[in-house]
Amino acid sequence: MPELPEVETIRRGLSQLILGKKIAKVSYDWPKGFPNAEGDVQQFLIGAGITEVARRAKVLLIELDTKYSLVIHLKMTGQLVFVAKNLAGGRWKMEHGKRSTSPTTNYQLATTTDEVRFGAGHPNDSLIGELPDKTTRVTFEFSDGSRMFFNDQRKFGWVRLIPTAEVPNIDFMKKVGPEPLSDDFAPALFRERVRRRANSNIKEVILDQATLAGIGNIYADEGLWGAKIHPAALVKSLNDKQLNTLFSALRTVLELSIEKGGSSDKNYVDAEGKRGSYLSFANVFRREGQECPRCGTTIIKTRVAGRGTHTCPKCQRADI
DNA sequence: CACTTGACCTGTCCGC
DNA sequence: TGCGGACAGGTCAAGT
Repeated sequence: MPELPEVETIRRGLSQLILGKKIAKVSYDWPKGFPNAEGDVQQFLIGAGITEVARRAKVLLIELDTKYSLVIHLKMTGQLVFVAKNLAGGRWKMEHGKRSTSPTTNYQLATTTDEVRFGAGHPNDSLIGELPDKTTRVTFEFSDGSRMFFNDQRKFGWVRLIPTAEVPNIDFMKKVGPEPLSDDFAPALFRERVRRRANSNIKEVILDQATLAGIGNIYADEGLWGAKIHPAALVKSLNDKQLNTLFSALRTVLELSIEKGGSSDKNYVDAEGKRGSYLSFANVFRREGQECPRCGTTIIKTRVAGRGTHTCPKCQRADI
């Protein structure tokens, strides 16, 4: 799913697209993922203005001028896609490589390039999409007619409307660790937090949002490869230098991925429906059978911490 | 406690 | 072409 770089990419996109807009209408029929009381929706969401789009870990925070916040977790397959304008017709249509100006266009994306398409695996895996689709769980309509769709194939995600002052008190926020890209997150603090779990393997520990925020399966594998550490290595077997290198490697891959607009494997698209290109730059993730860019050894895929795990068997020694 | 496993969902892919 | 099982970017809850 969206990990930190994907959520950050969406946050940046939405900041450009929905700031200052006013929510006019919300449609949903998804008690589990959008369990907000009808009364709260009417009172604090309908008519509310968007004042800020923030992020903490993999969670998006859309701040409202009613002192409420939309707290959104996309989990594995969630998407938050903004559609600028509702034109005539019933579909929006993209021509490969050029902006669609067809009068039959219905929903026109704010930016259109040949990358404007849903990812492979999305129900609308083609250059022609239609929103809402069968994965659309919540539709937000703004007062200017633009819309924002919360799509989620697997329904693991959720959207909650809660008082802004209470956001820090929800379970997720209470447990989540420091932001890896924050200036005051020093390597020493990273080492201290990781070492709390001396007997666990390192991949599991960095995937744990309580250790640090925002790392998921892609960037765990990429960071461990960068630091030449085997994912199954026990924390207690790693020295300070290795952990410092890992912290630095994680930061590097997160920053690179944000620059590339995140990783689109199957479902992820940004706020404008565009794929991210990080996976073209990935060193090991989803590259089993290919050569390690560092040493040429064939990359393998195994299971560590219950997750598909990609490693270079030579660079990341398994003698642990 | 800390660690592991299953559950939550829908869809795709792969082998028989 | 059908069917069963494994697997998918995340987190919890319930096991041991």
